[in-house]
Parts: sequence; structure tokens; C-alpha cells
Amino acid sequence: MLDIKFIRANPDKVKEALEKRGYKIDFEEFLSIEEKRLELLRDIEQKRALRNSVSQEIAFLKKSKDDSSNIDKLISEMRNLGDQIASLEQKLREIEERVQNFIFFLPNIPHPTVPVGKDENENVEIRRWGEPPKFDFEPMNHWDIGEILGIIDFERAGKIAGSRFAIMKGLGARLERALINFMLDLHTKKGYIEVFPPLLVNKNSMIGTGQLPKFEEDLFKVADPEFYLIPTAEVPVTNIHRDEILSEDDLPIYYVSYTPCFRKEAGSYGKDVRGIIRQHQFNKVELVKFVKPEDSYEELESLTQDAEEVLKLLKLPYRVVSLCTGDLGFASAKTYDIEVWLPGQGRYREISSCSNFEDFQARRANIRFRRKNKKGTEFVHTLNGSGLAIGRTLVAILENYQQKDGSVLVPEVLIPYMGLDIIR
RNA sequence: GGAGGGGUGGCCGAGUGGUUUAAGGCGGCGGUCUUGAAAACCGCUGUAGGGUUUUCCCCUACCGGGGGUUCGAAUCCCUCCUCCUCCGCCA
Repeated sequence: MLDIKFIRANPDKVKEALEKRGYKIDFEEFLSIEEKRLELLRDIEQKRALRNSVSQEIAFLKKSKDDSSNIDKLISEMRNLGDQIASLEQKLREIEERVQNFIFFLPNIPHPTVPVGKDENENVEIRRWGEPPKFDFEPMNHWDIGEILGIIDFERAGKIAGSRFAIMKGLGARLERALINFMLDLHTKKGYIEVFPPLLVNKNSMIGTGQLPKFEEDLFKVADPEFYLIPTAEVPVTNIHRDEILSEDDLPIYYVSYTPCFRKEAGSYGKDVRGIIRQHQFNKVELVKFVKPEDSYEELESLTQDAEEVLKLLKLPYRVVSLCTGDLGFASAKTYDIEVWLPGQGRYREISSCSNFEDFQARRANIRFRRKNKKGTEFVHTLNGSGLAIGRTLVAILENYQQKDGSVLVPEVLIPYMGLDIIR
């Protein structure tokens, strides 16, 4: 959420920034509604002030047993004033809802260093690491490898759930678990605090991180009682500190969280229909940071490096791209995607997305901090990034470590977690 | 699922319709005293919005969320959330 005062003072700046993202927004109408809102607010507050002072006067008169007809007159006047206030308040509620709706649907303003562009084709590559492996045979897709080794079962998953589900079996299931443990161990050693949060959350949490109200169609929802399944650990973990005022000493806060994630993948029909690249349910280890505003861009760099570290240790080739303005997520001010090399597809595919949301989520979720020896509060900056998506890491291992005979070597760092060095 | 008891500022905790402008305490900040510190004593103390305009003041809202009664609600009513205790059921 953007600061309403900032929008009021700089409508042109906001408009220009959001146009870079492909949003065309009419601020004229908003500004006139907002002006009406303030007018109404001033009127109501004035009337409330009058009622408060007269009510106190009534109490005073009653105590001194003064002329009772005068009291009756004041009471009936105030009854009348009360009715007026009530009807104005009703109007105010309506207008506030319109203002809030407008603001809720505005995306974050991109950071100046974000490349301007229309869509993902204009993302800018920042760096590469590692060399794509060379095979003296035709490398297979992970779904073929998985099926041949008997470690991924798509057909039976379709029977028990549907498409975009998979059963991990035997060493496949163990590899999934090994990756989770390896990543959690790595990140906790770097000072991230491990959390395992609720996977079902309430509406306010989804609003706090920006999934609602705009992206309801992407979410799985359960009714009675109403909950949403988390699409990423970002949601419950960022909301840990919703409506809190932290002290400066608490910051920065680093969390690492392994959770299953649930996404409808509406609008991606026909994309990645085979394999486990795009599933309704997948595991992910997520990194979440709460930091002081002046540190957040440094923290984005180190967050991205922490995610890259996983791929370096697994010896999987990857590249880092800076998302352009047109490809940036709704709540993000700047995002680096990490893309891992997949021999089966002959290209780099997203395996992590590291974002600085600045105060966009913090304002929505009301997460503030107080500086020492300074009055008032400020919003924290929040960041998060996958460290990493488990399923896609597993895909990358199967495809990059495959051998001619169909077996798959286990990356060295995973051998202690797997208890063996080859999957066959 | 049944019965009962709670939710008040950074924390503890009083407050059952009107000088409550949320008592009191703890913590924190500043000061006096002191060689220094402690103790003691004195003063200050939240958030958001609006106005005024310069940091002086004024107004409004906030006592778990929402709604209602009333001239007036932390206080009364309705409803939801949540925590605790006991019973039942349960991995």
C-alpha cells in the first residue's frame, strides 16, 4: 500500500512511476474523492467536539440540580446533532471504502535501479554462475527420469487428487526431504530463525502481504470457517509481526521457513503441464527479513546471495536477472529472480524470487518500529526470497546430474542427507 | 461439542453510565543530590488522523474486532475473534 499523503502531494510522480509498470490510473477522480473525504471528516470532528462539550455541560448541570427545562432543551438539541453525525458518518464510511479500494489496487513504486521494460523479455541479466553441463547423450526431462527411476508418480497422483499433483516415492521422497533439511541447516547457520507457521491463514493476513483483495483467484480457499491456504510462507511469516511496534534493537529480524505452498495457477493453463515445475502444491524454503529502511537494499543483495549459496553448494549453474518494471510483482519495489539451468529444457528457469517490498507490506500489515531517542514510529521494510523452491531444485538435480544409464548422481553436499551417492 | 472465567497503554493492574482529561505501580527518559554510582525525591511518558503552523497549541478517534442503546459508553446490549480452566471427543 502506498502512503495516501504521498499520493495526495505527488500524484504526478506516482502516476508516472506506475505507468512504467503498465498501469494507467486516473488520479483526477481519486483526488476529488479524497478531498471530499477530508471535508467530511473535518465537519464530523467539529460536530463531535460540540457534542462532547455539551454532554459534559449536561452532566455538570445535572449534578448542580439546575433548571431542568434547560437540560431537556440541550438533550433534544444533542439528540438532533447525534442524528446528523450518524448520517454523515454513514457517508464517510462509503467514501472511505472507495478511497481504500483505490489504494489497495495500486502496486508498489519501482526502485530507480529497476530496468524499465514491458514484460519478462526485457528483464536484465546481472550475473551467471557455473557452466551448463555437457552430455554425450541426449539429456532427458525430469519427468522421464523420475518415472524411469520410479521416484515420481504422476498418474496415481492424478487419480487421488488431479492434474498438477505428484507423488514423490522412495528416493524421490527422500531427496525432497534431504533438500528441505539441507536448506534449513544452511540458512539457520547464517542466522535465520527457523519457523514453521500455520498453512491456513485469515483474510487480514492475505491483505497484509498484498495477495488480497486483488489476487483472490490465485488462492485456494476453505469455507466454514473461512481460511486461505498459503501460496508462500511469505504470508504467515511476514504477518508474524502484523500490528506490532518493534524496537530498533530488534532489527534486523531474519526468518527461514519451510512450508508447503498452494496455488491455483489460474491463467496458466497449458503452461508446464508436464512435470513438477508448476504444481498446485509444492514445498519451499523461504527467507523473510524485517529491516530498517536505510538498510533494505543492502539486505536485498545479501538475501539474494544467501539464496544463490544453495545453488553454489549444489553445484547447479544459474543466472540472476533483475526484473523489469513490467514484470515486477504487485507489492515489490525491486526483484531479482534466480534462474537455474535445466538441461531437459535447454534453458534457465526461475527457482527463486528475491524482493524488497520497502514499506508497502509494512504499511498494509501495520508493522512499525521505534528509533531510540526519537519520537514517533516508522514502518519497517520487508523482504523475502525463496531459498529455494524445493521441487524445482529437485528437477534441476535430476536433470543436471543425470547419467547415460538413467541414474542420477547425488550432489556431494546432499550425500550425508541421502545416505547414498547415486539414485538408480 | 458443553460449562465457566478473562482480553484495559511498552509491561502489571484498578475502573459497572457523567470533573476518567483511563487511578496506581513497574519500566523508560530528563532533572536535583553525589567524587562517581546506587538510593531517595521531583518532572515527563502511547498510536493514528485532522486543523493550526512551526514545533507551540487545539480537535477527533482508539480500553480484543464489528454493530447497537444513550445527550453522554472502557462501563449496558448484540455479535464475532481470541486466551485460560474443567468436562466430552480426538491425532
